[in-house]
Formats: sequence, C-alpha cells, structure tokens
Amino acid sequence: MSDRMELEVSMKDKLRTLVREALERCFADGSLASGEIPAIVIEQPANADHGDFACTVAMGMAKIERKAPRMVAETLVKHIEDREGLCSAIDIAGPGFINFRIGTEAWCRTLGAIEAAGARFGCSTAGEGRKVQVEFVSANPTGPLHIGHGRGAAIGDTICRLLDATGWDVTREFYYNDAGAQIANLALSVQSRCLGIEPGDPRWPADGYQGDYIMDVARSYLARETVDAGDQHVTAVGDPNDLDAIRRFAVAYLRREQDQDLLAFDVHFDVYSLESNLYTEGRVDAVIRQLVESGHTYEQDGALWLRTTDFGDDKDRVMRKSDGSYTYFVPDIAYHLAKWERGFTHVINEQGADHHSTVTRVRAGLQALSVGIPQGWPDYVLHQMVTVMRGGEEVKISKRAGSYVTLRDMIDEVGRDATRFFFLMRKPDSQLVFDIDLAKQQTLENPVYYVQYAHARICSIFENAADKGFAVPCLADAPLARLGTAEEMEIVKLLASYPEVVEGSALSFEPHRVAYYLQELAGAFHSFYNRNRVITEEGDLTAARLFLLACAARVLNNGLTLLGVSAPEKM
RNA sequence: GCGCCUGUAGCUCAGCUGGAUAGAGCAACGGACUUCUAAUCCGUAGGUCAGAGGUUCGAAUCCUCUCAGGCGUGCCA
Repeated sequence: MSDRMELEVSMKDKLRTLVREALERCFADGSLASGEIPAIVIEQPANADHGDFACTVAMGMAKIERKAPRMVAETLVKHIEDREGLCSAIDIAGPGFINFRIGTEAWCRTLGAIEAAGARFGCSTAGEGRKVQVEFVSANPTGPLHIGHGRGAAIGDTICRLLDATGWDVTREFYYNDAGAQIANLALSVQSRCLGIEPGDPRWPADGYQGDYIMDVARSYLARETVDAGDQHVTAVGDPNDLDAIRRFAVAYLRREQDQDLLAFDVHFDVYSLESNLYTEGRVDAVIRQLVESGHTYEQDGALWLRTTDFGDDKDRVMRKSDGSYTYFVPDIAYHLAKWERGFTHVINEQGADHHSTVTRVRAGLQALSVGIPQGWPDYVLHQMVTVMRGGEEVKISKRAGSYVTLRDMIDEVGRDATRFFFLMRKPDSQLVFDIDLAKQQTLENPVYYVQYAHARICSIFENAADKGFAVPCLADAPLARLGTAEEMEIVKLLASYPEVVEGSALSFEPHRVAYYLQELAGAFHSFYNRNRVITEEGDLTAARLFLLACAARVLNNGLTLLGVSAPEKM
C-alpha cells in the first residue's frame, strides 16, 4: 500500500502538496491575505547549489499580497509542515525562490517504488483507460517505405508505447490510400514494365513510377505469383492488358513489402484501414451528401467545392473534380468521421510535415458536418523532413524518379536499434539530417550504444558479483543508508524522476525526451562506475550498490523498451 | 504573396511549457586501465540563444516586425 503511494506520488508532487497546505494555513491564520491558491510550480534548479527543487510561488504572489516576494516566501516557509521528513533544508534565496533540499534517506526511499513496480515503473494511470487512436506511417502502397516513413514509424510507435504506459487504451492504425490517382499511376507504371516499356520511352506514362521495384512487381505479376498481405490474397492474372488486375496485384504486393519492413522495425498495427473500403461501403458518397446538406459547398467550373475558408483555410478546396472523381481529402474526411463514430474522442495522426495542409482541410470538413466533433480534433504530430546524406551529398528523395533510401536499407545497414534511436533523438519539429556514411562507419559513436552499454555493464557486474557469492538483494536486505556519495545520489535522483519524464513525454507527444533522459542516466552510471567499486570487502556497501544498480538497470530497460530498443545483457 | 516548422558552442541537437551564472554529445587539446567491460571516465577550451522592439519582478522560452532555411499553398497524396 505504501509502496503503491510511493509509486504514484513524485517528489515534486509531494513538495507541491507541502506548499499548498502551507498556503492554506497562511490564509487560515491571516498571515497571507489573498486567499487564492495560485498554480504552484516546482522546478529543478539548473544550479545544484540551489538545492534539489525550487518553488517560485512567492514571487508570483508578491503583487497580489502587496508584499516583497521574500517576505511572502518567509511567511510561507514558516507554515510548512514536513511530516514525512523529506527536506534536509528549506531556504529562501534570490528574489524569492524557496529552495528545497531533499534528505539522502528520503531520496533513497524512492528506490522502493522501482522494486515494487518493476517493468511497470514509470507507468501511470493518467489516461484512465480512455480510448485513443494513433494513426501513423499510412504510406501509400506505391513503393517501399523510405526513410521519412521510418521516422514516422519510430515516432508513432513510441507515442503509442508512451500512451499505453500512461494508462491509455491505444489502437494503432495504418491507413492505406489504395484508391485514387496515384494508384492508377502505379498500375500504369507496372503495366508499362509488363509490356517492356521503359522510362524515357514516349509511351511511358507521364509521372510514372520509375523505381526498379516496379520491375519486380511486373515480373511477379507476369509469373502469376500469389501475394498475401493482411486480409488480401491476390493471385496475379498475368495478363498485361488487364489494368484492374494489375492494380489489385501491385497494391497487394507493395503492401506486403511494407508490412515486412515494419515487422523488421518492430512496429505493429491493430487496424489497417483501406481507402477503397470507404468507397465500397458508401462512406465517401455519404459524407459528400452530408457536406452538401451542410450548406458549406458550391459548384464551380464543373467541380464541387468545400468552403473551407469558413473554417480558417486560406482558400476553398475542390472535393469532386470535374471528371467526377474525388480529391484525396474527401475520403480523408469520411475516414475521420468513421474514427469519431468508432468512439475515438482522442485521435492522434502522426504524419510528415509535407502533408500539413491536410490538417486544416480535414478539420474544416469535420466541422462542416456539425456532428459534435470539437474544433481542433484530431491532434496532429507532424515530423519535419529527413535529409539523407550519402557520400557527402544530399540524396534527393523522389518516389516517382525511383531515388530514395528505404527503411529496409537502414535496418540492414545500421541496425534496428540504432535506426530507431536515431529517429527518436530529435523532437519531431526539427529537421533531421541522416548521414548514412556516418551511421554505417561510426556505428560505435551512436548514442544508443552508450545507453545499451550501461545496461550491459550493470548486468556484467551482477555476473561477477554472483561468482563471488553476492546476490542482488531485495529492498528489505539492502542497507540503503550506506548510499550517499555524489555519484550515487545523482543516479537515485534521476531514477526518481523517470515517471515524470515518461508522463511529460507522453503528454507532449515528444519521444525524444525519453532518449535524452536515458543518455543522462547512462552517463550518471558510467561516472559512478569509474569512481566507485561495486563489489568490495564491505558486504553492506556492496549490497546497497547492487540494489541501486538493479534499479538503474530496471529503468534503463524500461526506457529502452519504450523506444523499441533492446537492452542487451552483454555487448 | 500567404500559411506551418525551424534558427542556441566549429558540427548535430537539448533546454522540463516564464526563473537564478544557457547545457550535452561529437570534433580539438590534456589526462585516467596490475582493479567489476576503455563501446567508459575526468579536465580544458568553445555563446550578442539569427536581429530589433514589446509584455513583467524575471524572456532562449510569450507578442509584433525584420532576416535566413525547410515544407506547403494541385481538380496529386
């Protein structure tokens, strides 16, 4: 029970409670007058001399209280009752900061939560079991996944893991645009290859897909092979003149390729939604009808337009082209309406930023429907472009020209762990330069190895300890009072802050925070390792340090797992 | 032109959603293995946080403008 409490209440939360209770006492006895409890911010000072935590509330209250901030702080501190004995010192400093120094024992007590929770340390129930759907990758089945999809896969998958860890009921979804102009283009490209037409030939389709993989598809089609992809099982007809059969086969073939790449990347989906199904189920026509009824559409130049400018767009958009077919965002609206109807009040779409113009359009369409969907639904996480460098030069990514680096290349050349970690190192908003040569040649410099090495080193210590008759103790047998060096306490403090890192990372959809945290924790361990021996003549000290490292290994493992990166025991 | 993202050490990037003297990793230089994995550690050096205003006790962080780069602005997705 007490372990449970320990698990869920962070040090910051405990201090926040101390301050809030003190404020209430101040108001009760009249030593502070405003009577209104403001947001209480507890932060970690950049400078360790200022203590473990600082509270800024006195400075914020100074104006309302009409007192100097330091006066407010002094009054407040006098009313703090630290019943749990957390603080070894509470000081007032600078313009009115209240600085808290946490006692060594109080810090060490937090390790109990790690033993108690194990693989679930860092998890919370913040999501309260609510449903959330995360759509990511959603590559068109017109070619292999490239490095940009890889970034989306890594970010989307880790967001899912983060949400799952923080108590959400997560559905991972992949949307295949297997209808529309690009798919027609794909079919024509494959057909041309079947007929021996090459790029450059006057008969080659304009904007045709020129990649070599199109030849593979054509060969397979002519050989009448069978492809299994998801619930699709397509056997090639083999007739170069049957464009419809070529389209079905090509889509299934490329879906299978993408599925295999994602499998190799350890990315899995719960639901695959097909754009073509939205048509066959009549959802596209239905949404068109609803939009027309909404009064937000008009006909012009033989096309049907949605007045997206009613909802913040800078120009109206065509829904139904003059040739009678629909633009991509109509099925997109139908798809998102279906998400809503499936009960997902929380939806996150992870996409490349090159598709960001779709955000306004989809939201506008959903608002036009007036079915109670909130403004700003769904959420979007847009990752910026990945620039690929090879041989010191930028590799221009163009699917149609057939020039790109595939995700499969990266996994084969760099390894899954390093590729994932690399993609997760930067926040989605930042552009990413992926230097293939660097990633291949200097693999050992990749930060992922730094973190993994920390885990492997700890495991190695455990092995050596076992050889000398030391078992890793449980909390009850670990004399935590023996801990206290600067290096040890650095590790303890980092371990205690892990749940907040996970929570913040999940809340902001920013996986890179976990990656940075792990590097910090690994660094704290490596520093400790180089200055202290774990296995010594002193049994007590040895036991205490083994326990501390067991906690560190646990958290390294938990964090790496969130990133989809392995935590090896040997390297 | 307009919209979104970005601009922080030589390079690649963090900066906990407004706090105290702005950080890390590479690269450079100097050190540390007869001791649990040197894929490691310690130290030195490196800054007009693109620029200019504004908001307030306090700004890399918020608002405006300027400059620079990326993406978008298709009856492509």
